[in-house]
Amino acid sequence: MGMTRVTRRRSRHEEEENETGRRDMRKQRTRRALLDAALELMQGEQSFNSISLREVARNAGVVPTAFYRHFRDMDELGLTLVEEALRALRQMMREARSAPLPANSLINRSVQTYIGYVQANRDYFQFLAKERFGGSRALRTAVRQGTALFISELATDLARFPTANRLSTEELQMISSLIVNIMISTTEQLLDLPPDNDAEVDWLHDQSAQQMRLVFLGSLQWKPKSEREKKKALAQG
Amino acid sequence: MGMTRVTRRRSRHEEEENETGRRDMRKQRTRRALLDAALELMQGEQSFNSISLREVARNAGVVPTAFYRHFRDMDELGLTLVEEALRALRQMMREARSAPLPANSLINRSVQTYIGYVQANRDYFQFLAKERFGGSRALRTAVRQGTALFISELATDLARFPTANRLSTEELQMISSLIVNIMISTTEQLLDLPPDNDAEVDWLHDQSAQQMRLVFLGSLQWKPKSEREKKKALAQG
DNA sequence: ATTATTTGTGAACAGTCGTTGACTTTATGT
DNA sequence: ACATAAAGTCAACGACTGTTCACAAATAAT
Repeated sequence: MGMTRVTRRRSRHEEEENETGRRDMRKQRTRRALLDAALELMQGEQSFNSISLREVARNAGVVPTAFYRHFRDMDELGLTLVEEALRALRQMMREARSAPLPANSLINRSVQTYIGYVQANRDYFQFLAKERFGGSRALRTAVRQGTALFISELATDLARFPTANRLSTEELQMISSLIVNIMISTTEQLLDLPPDNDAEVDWLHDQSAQQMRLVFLGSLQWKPKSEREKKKALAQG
Repeated sequence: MGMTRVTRRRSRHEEEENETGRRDMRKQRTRRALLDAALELMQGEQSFNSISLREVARNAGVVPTAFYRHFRDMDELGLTLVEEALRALRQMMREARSAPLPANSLINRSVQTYIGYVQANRDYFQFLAKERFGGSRALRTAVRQGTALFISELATDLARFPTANRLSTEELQMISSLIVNIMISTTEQLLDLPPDNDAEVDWLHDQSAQQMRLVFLGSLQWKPKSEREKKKALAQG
């Protein structure tokens, strides 16, 4: 049966504490090297499906055939990268959520945090941005599912605001996807900037913060579907 | 000097009216075939810089070397495609603008028109969407300049509304880019749908129309920078 | 200590790629 | 009618690609 063998490590005695499987260590090391190599190659003009398996192996300091010890093919490596990137993003969200809400300048703080995070993980976001439309169907749907989940989480966060009580789930989703749109657009513009162009980065910050404020104002004025129907029923009755 | 030769067509007599240069005709025909071949190849999984010159030539029913009679390299062909796509889009805008404004259901009509247009020019938009981030620097900036111009035109259109008088040019640009964001996102979701999935297309229509309405509501409530400063000055004085 | 398993190497394959140069064919300019 | 220039064909090159197989080295299991 093709199952993974159950390795009963550290058998005889429970001594030899720090024996961290020198085999696995080495494996994880070159695996990471391959992933990083792919990310690095995509920082320039290349997109994921225009870089070659051999290129990745070469860039990782390994012979092409060694690649197959870690990934079935390039697509599998790509999926791994998507997974890593989205997991990191979700973690950032979780941390940001647990922070106390300054309520007033909440938007500014959030935008600030997010921009900083994107700049700190430029390569991952570069990859996500490119594969959001460029890549194979598998990668594309993986990215989309990730952002969809992102939108949903944002929606449940927004639902915690007292003002949001009037709004239905669908309306909250609609607003969340609008906000995520702003974030995506900001990200793309940010990635097209030299990383140290502070003036432009600040402008980008203001722009997206303003846009979010505008969305906020709009949702305060929004006439929920339920109310509209109530009104209509009233007019008819 | 490597200049293009000035061809003095139809020299001797001004007769021979319909002599539409059988040479040029043929040339334009295969040129178009090459462009269409590239577009068609990109309908699937491939992105522009993952399709080969030979593939394009083959798909156009022509030998690889014939390619060079029309384009210096693939990048030049790509730039031509961007140009064509943006020109078509701008023309649509011009037509939409000349139409009378129903004022009330303006947003619904506009979204409807745009979605129809995207579906009618699926291949061009597929290309634009992919190259917006995937492609070479040259293509990318070409696409971005196009959308920037698009935003500006939309801003001047919005400025014609009576409500827009309170807003500065920068604020109008900010709002316009927000709207264009919605359109871009809608486009991308639309392209990821089978072209005949009417139910999903309708949902997409509603979603983006709602988002635009929300932006509209928001901009009505927007406190322009000028007013905010006035208020502040008042408080201080 | 001796097996077995795993990680990485090396050579080789059949294809595809972009680009070259010398050619045929065909319409144009005089 | 004849020379010219243009559009497309053909063969060939050196380079790079993904994948294969057999093999070396290192580690784990017994």
